[in-house]
Amino acid sequence: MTKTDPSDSFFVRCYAVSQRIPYGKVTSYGAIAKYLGAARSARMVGWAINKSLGKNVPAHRVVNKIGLLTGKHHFDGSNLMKQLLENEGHKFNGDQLLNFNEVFWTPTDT
DNA sequence: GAATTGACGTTCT
DNA sequence: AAGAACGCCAATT
Repeated sequence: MTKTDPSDSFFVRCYAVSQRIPYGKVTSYGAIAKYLGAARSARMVGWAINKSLGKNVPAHRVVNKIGLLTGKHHFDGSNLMKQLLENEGHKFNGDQLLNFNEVFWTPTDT
């Protein structure tokens, strides 16, 4: 640590929200950011979740507002993120998540 | 220590 | 309606 312990930072809450995403559901960076109080910047959400990689956070359930797997290349290999989501019953068109509106979930939903 | 980048989204032009 | 610029906080170089 020695530098800005995330134990009280903004992106720690992103972990919590990501872990709250139910199976077969996905959420957007903006939704999380907005849930935190004021859309501080969806960029930070992605950044925080990026740190969540390697933790117990299902980062593959977090996509951009259009359901596009913009962060798939952050995962190991390349299609890992898509594979994980497909494993949950999601459909894809390349990197575009289909039925996005149906599987969309917000922190306030539960 | 300062400048740049980063898994986006909103707003202005 | 489409495109460009801005904003936000933290981390990396």
